[in-house]
Amino acid sequence: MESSLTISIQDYLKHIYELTEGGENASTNHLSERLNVKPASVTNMVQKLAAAQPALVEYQKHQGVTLTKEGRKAALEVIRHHRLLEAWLVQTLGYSWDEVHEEAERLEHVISEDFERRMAAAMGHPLRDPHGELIPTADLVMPLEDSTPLSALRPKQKAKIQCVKNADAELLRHLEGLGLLPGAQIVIMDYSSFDHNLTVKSGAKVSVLGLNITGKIFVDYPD
Amino acid sequence: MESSLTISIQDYLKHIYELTEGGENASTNHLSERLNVKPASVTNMVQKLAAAQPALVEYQKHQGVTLTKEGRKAALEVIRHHRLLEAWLVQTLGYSWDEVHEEAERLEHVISEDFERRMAAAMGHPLRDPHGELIPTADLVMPLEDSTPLSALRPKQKAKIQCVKNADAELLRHLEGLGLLPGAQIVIMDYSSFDHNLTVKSGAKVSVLGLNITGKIFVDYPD
DNA sequence: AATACAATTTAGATTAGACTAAATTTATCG
DNA sequence: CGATAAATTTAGTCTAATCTAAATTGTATT
Repeated sequence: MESSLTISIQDYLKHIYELTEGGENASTNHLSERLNVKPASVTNMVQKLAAAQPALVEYQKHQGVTLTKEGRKAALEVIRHHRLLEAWLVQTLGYSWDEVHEEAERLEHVISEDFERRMAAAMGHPLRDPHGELIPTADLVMPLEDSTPLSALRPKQKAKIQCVKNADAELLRHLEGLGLLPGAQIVIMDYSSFDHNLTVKSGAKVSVLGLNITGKIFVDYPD
Repeated sequence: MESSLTISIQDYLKHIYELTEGGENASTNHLSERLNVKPASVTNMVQKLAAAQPALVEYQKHQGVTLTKEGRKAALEVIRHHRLLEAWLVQTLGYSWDEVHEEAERLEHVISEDFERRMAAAMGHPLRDPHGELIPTADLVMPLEDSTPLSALRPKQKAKIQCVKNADAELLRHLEGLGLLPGAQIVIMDYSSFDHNLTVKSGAKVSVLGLNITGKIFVDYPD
């Protein structure tokens, strides 16, 4: 009987986009890992996809896949759905930031454009999702990111957390416990550790030493 | 490539339930119409389903399918999802009652139990959806309907619209234009036509003669 | 009770997306 | 620069859900 094993075209596009955007190339193996499908299956699908939808993707043997401009828009559509859903689930149903991803992952493929518009309007067209990630605009353009990786900061520098990327639920819960949410003011202590001040709570300082958050936290300069 | 052609088990259960509940028997042909799949395919699926999930459905050749107690619960789960979603889309995103069905139809299969609970709580555990249909309870029991078919009313009788069943979007829009929404007070004029008073608007009277709404509008006695 | 019609099932074909194992191509490194 | 390892593709198999056409069963009618 069925059991949700099949990957949608949307998922292929989304993951191709994310890989490419993240600097990696959208190779058979990379996609295979992301999609939990064997490499041979990816090759097969990608060949069919490129044959059936040449306007969306380009494929050359041993070179991986790339998105056309239109393919990129199709991917951004899915990402817009995902991020708006995350924001909306948090705002209207009280989801916490470590719970929303999974739910949005399933919903993103089935909501209508009308649903998307209504959500966006209801929230006043938010720019970022609950993790601080930028939401592609209604005309499917990804806004420019102006935040800096945490690792670029030097001791004594102050900053404001803008975005937490690619963090699993466990890390998100941990960070939340430390008050390290988007918007939090932090100050770097030395090269291998840092400290933060919550803007809302008392001035307590908490060390976050030892967390593997390289490449995950992005900051902006403080207000 | 893909194009959403495959019917989920949930859809089978839901439609078996609805047919059985509606007095019809869940025969191959009836299911075939509802699911937009050929009768031969229904036979095939139903045989597999009964073999794979004997706890949910019973099947006998030429006799159609019936749900077990557990199967009925599984169907009510889907219906609960659907009706809560309809209520919620109307309340939080301003959908109108003729638009929600289609959206809920897709969402009902992908939301989590957690999502269901949060929606129900956020709305204060509503008893009915925007069409006035009863929402199965959290423990998957369908509440008893206490409304009466419109056709049971006699001239001069007053009533309150409780529920509009099985109406397509066009009819719903028409009814809404006439103020015939759940909650509206109506008064019967003669055996073949009726008239209504809106509770909220002015006392304008509108004839609804000629509408094929037999078996669709259910009423309660007025407040 | 016989026949005709409708509903249902069977049988066999098709399609899509996954898999494994083997073959091939590309990349790396001594 | 050639050998080995890694990545990718090919070839062929499997399963699930659909379809069509043909066979069967059940029902209604006279």
